[in-house]
Amino acid sequence: MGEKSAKKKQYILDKARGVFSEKGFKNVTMKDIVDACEISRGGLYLYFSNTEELFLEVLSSEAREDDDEAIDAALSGDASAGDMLALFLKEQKKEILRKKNNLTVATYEYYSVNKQTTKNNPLKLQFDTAVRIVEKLIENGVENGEFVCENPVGCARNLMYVVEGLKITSKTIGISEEAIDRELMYVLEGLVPFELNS
Amino acid sequence: MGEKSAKKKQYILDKARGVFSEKGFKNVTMKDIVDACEISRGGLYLYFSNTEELFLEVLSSEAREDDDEAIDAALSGDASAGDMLALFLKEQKKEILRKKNNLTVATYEYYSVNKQTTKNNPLKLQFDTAVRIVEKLIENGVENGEFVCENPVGCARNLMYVVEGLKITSKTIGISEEAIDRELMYVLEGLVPFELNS
Amino acid sequence: MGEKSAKKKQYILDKARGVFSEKGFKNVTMKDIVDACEISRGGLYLYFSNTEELFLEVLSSEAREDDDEAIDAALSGDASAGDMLALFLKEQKKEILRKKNNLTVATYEYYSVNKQTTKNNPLKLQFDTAVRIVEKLIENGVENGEFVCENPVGCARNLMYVVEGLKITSKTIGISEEAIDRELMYVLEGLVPFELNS
Amino acid sequence: MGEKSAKKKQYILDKARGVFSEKGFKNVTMKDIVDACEISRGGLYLYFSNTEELFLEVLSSEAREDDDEAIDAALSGDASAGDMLALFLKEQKKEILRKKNNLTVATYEYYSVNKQTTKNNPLKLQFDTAVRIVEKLIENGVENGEFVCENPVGCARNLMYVVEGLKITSKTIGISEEAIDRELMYVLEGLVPFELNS
DNA sequence: AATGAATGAGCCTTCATTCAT
DNA sequence: TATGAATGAAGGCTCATTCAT
Repeated sequence: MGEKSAKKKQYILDKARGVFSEKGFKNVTMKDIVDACEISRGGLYLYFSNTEELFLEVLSSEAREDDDEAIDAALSGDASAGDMLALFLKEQKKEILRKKNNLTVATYEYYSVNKQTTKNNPLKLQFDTAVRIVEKLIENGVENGEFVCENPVGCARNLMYVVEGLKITSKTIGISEEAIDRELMYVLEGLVPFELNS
Repeated sequence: MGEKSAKKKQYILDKARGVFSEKGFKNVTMKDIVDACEISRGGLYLYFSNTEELFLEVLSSEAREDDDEAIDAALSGDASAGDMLALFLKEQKKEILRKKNNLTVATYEYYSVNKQTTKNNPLKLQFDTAVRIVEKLIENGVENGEFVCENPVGCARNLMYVVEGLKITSKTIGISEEAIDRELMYVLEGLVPFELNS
Repeated sequence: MGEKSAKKKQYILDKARGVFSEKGFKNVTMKDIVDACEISRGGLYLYFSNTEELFLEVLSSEAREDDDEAIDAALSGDASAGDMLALFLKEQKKEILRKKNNLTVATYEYYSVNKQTTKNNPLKLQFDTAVRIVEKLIENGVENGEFVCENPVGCARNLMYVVEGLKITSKTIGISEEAIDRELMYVLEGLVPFELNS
Repeated sequence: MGEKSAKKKQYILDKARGVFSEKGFKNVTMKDIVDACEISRGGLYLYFSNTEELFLEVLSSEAREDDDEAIDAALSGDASAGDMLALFLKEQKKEILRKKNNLTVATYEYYSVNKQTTKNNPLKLQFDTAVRIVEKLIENGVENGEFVCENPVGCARNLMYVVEGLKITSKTIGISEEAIDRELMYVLEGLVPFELNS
């Protein structure tokens, strides 16, 4: 498979992401993908054998992008810890609200049916990575006096479970931007020294 | 429909709950239900026209029970606010860990594809009910000095989003009982007056 | 599956035999069967899951009939050994020449691809049964002076291999009734005492 | 088509023979051939338009070799008739038992579905050639007193039908080398003068 | 009410064949 | 000549739904 077909494979992955975003995992058929890509049935099978294979490749390309972006945005800057945490949460908010190419539902659906060993579960990796980033930011903030926190890892976990809760709520009940802000703010305020808070 | 067929309908709903619990929503076929109920294909159609109708009835019977249980357990007692909140959280934990007849995944799957108007969304009703209960309990606790909390509704919401996060995590990544305890404890500790906490 | 569906199953087997007879094994699709039976695709799958299952059932019903007929025709009579052998060969000739519902080719094709353990191979059973019948007839003939033969089992085997050769020749090259008679006669003449032969 | 492409065509035919030998006729796809030859899909079509054309060319090249070999081996020697017949039968036995590049099954399969006019049927040509060879050998043997036979052509035909029977048996039921020897011996013994036989 | 055989739409998958390079 | 990506026809199979009994 040369450069050309690598391009086409990427093209299919991009289109497929849109389809999975709209329909979840199990609702998607190879025909849906074929229609979205405007290629022939047989053509699709040259690149992917079934929706699972396709979905997992969509996910892994997605994950790569996410991790990179998140880590870059959160850690490589020279801004203050508070600013960086705010930036991180802004990214999370964007993700929670994202309509297009949002794989949250499909991912939850897939992994709830196809449980992975804890070790290999990419959802776990993503979650743990995020927790570690937040924890680090809080610790930095505590060091330079921006934050007050006795249990940074507990707080980081609390924050990320809230984010998970907001994600699934966004996809099932629906949620407003303001409500997200309010929830994230609630957690942040717990970190800010008392006098500044009032 | 006489009393006899009402009984049979309930029988089907009970069996169907087990199936949706195991397989999610979209993965369930009418044949799965028929097999679980050990009735005929045609027989099932006398009571339900398709899996969606069946699922929604399963859900609404579920919701009724849940609400009743939760409210009874949380509010009708004469225990202290702290004990009642602990009881409420114990119920939530049981729900998060429940293997049998757990409709979490099927429900998320269904409502993420079939978005409801905010008003009629039973998930929203359930969530809001829970928040109100927790809020009430916190307020009671603050009044009698058990808790310290400046923003009871914010804290209640935070708690319930964490619970949502734990639910979905339990179903996709998997989670240990200890991890659930730790998260719920983290929130509770924020409510306990400082001196008692150390 | 009640009596009614047993009838339908038999109906399908009958039609399928015709199809396998015309097209061999691998050339037959479920659609061919469906068309021949004038039933729906789904309907066929209620009875048989694939062409192999269908073919094997056709074969085993076939075999039962054959064995019974052959054994009855060859051994239960009170005619002379010569007459009975002649009868047996007439049956073989009929089989070799049969156009309709002749599974020779399909069977050869199937078993050449799906080799069976020698023990379970129905072709072997059929062949061995035939050899034993012929051997018995020859021995009877020798006893009452109709035949002369020093090696009845060798002669019986020779005869049945010739029959096999004639069967496959009939299906691939084509063969006339006279040619079959000539071959079978050639073997029979070896059994008849010299003086009668001229 | 230059010399170079003639070579490649022969290369494809050789590889294809192996494939038809393993899989029969209908089971072989153009992809099987392409893979065996390690050439491109399009490349194959430059030489052969479909599996049938390819198979027929494989067959005709096969036939040519066979005939030549057989005739050379059987008639051009200066050995005794008995030795030459033994040699011929040894060749037949080798063919019956041959695993690699054995087209028996594919050939039977092809010609049983695609009946040829008797005149052009290469199977018939092969069979008739073999009969004539055996007949000639027997006649020679009778002349010089090695054999006793009143009906050489009948005996030759009987022998070749047995060989056909052994071939198909070998491919469907399976047969041991000893069983083949026994059958061929049975026929040969009928040719040997009585006193020598005992 | 209840049964379960039957239907046919629709998705899955393979493969012969074409065609731009 | 040679390549291999692309196509679409065709067959496999499942499942919601109907209907005669």
